[in-house]
Amino acid sequence: MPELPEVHNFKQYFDAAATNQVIDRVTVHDDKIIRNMSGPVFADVLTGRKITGSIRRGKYLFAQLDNGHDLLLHFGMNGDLNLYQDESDRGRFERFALHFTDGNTLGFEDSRKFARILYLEDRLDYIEQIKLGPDALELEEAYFLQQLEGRKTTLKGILLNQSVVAGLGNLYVDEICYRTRLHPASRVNAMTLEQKKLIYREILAVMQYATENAPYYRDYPENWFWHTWRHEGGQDPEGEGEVKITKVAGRTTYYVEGRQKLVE
DNA sequence: TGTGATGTTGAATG
DNA sequence: GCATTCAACATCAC
Repeated sequence: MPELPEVHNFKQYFDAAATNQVIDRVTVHDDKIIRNMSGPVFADVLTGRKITGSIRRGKYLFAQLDNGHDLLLHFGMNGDLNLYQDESDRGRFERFALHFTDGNTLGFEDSRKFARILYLEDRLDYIEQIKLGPDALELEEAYFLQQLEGRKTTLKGILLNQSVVAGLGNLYVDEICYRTRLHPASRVNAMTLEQKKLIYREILAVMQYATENAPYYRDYPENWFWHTWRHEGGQDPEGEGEVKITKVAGRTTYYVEGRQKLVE
């Protein structure tokens, strides 16, 4: 589920639920998603810590702790947060939970276990290590154009690459391609400078709009891809062609034949 | 019942 | 060493 706008939404939820809360106790039901320590050690290092805030970069959410370390939450395909008081509100797929001293509990749910949870002593070291690119909302044109130099991969492939720009996922990339009128399988090295600049502008426009207006896919405006062309048998809202489903960069891809030009 | 899924990674390949 | 591709991860929903 979560791409940049959805993780932005998780951040709002997390900040309201956890800022200035002190962790009294940690429950770990399944430590498979905790990638750099065992469940008991994870519980131990978090117990007694106060959460001071959070930082989002792309799809990564870093929860800041009062000892200068961070708890990294990456939601994978379908991670979710759930704040509750009553144990009966615990989600079926909760993998671990932070119990705060005020009696509230913040559960991290993840049915498919694709989430990645890490306890980090140095956030910047980690970002460097995984080569995480700049957040899409803070992307600069000159940097973006420079990243595209010498690349031979597809347009979709480059936009999904989190080292180039952080935060775009499968659905929003299709929307960006739709709006640029470029076929997602277009080759980066074959595109004109004007086309690259157009892509840059649409990245920002789509991310800004989605972040400000639509926390969940289902809440998108009626003329957005989610309600129209990005569906089996969907219609191009602008009536320029036929919706096709294919695979690009290994991912299911929707585009409108006749509207989106293949540049190669 | 089989198939595909909104993400990332590490191995394999070029 | 870098760019790129692809299978694997684990489980659920349709």
